[in-house]
Amino acid sequence: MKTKAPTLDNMQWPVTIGEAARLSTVSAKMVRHYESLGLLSKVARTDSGYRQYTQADVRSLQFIKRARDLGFSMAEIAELVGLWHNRQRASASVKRIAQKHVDELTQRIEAMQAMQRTLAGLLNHCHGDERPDCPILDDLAGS
Amino acid sequence: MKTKAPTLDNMQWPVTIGEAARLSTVSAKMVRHYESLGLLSKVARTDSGYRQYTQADVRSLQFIKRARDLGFSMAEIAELVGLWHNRQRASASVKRIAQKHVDELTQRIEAMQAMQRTLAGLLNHCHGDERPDCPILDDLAGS
DNA sequence: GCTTGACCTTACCATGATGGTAAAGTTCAC
DNA sequence: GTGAACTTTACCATCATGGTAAGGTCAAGC
Repeated sequence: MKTKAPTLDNMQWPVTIGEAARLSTVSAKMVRHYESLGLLSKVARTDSGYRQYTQADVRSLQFIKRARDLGFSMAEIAELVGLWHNRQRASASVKRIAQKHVDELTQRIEAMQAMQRTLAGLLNHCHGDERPDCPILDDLAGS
Repeated sequence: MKTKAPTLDNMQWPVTIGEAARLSTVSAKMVRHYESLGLLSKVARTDSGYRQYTQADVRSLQFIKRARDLGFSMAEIAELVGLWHNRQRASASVKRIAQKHVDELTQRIEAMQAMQRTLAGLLNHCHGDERPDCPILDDLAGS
């Protein structure tokens, strides 16, 4: 019978930064960074200076991780964390941030797709052999 | 009769960095930066130290600009410039770089589209009113 | 108790492409 | 010769992340 991987519920709290990092799949480096950005309500320390993380801290880290994975900037995440902790929030505030992010994603995607279309056309006309003639370079050079 | 905007062919060469910047739509700052990256064959100077740009230099800047607009990294552009100046190049070398870039674009686009799909679903379920209940925050918090 | 290895601490530097600023020198037209 | 517009170099900042170095701490085994 193998020892099971620890889960949030069967752990001994608080935990060290390494454990918090594992549980949240955020590097310890970034855990400290997020703290310096004020995203974690003040982290406890042992007498010797080691950070001590509670279950709530790890949940915050998971929240941040999920938001990063969805492409939110740290500034946006700071806002989202604030709203998350604010029971008087209006869901409209959250939605506004998310909608703005989606709009930005749309713009970036469209810009990249435009590059891709152009490049696809050029790739299509390039022989890609040992000869020097190359429509790709011709295009970059302004034909 | 208005004075026409100067074109590459009716200019007095060499030109200063400001003029080269205008002609290439690259900022003077970036012109110096590209020089420091070794992308411009060594730039001439006046006695007082002002950089002097030839028509060929401006064409190089336009090449770099176009490549940047297509999303190539500076490292890739350095390679492309090298191939551009190498009459013995194989078009396959150029094509390989461009194809790799297109593949990277594809990956980044797909990653962003995945974020977008997730966010679109969440936005769809969020009332976006004055109430605090919010599926977006619920998702970020791991439900 | 002492050693060893795994962990933690802070402080610094690097990335990539770009922008900004500041302090100083140059050029040119009036 | 004065002033405006330009140029020079040398810094610092962005954004999220990684790396390193030099040191302190902890726990297990001997």
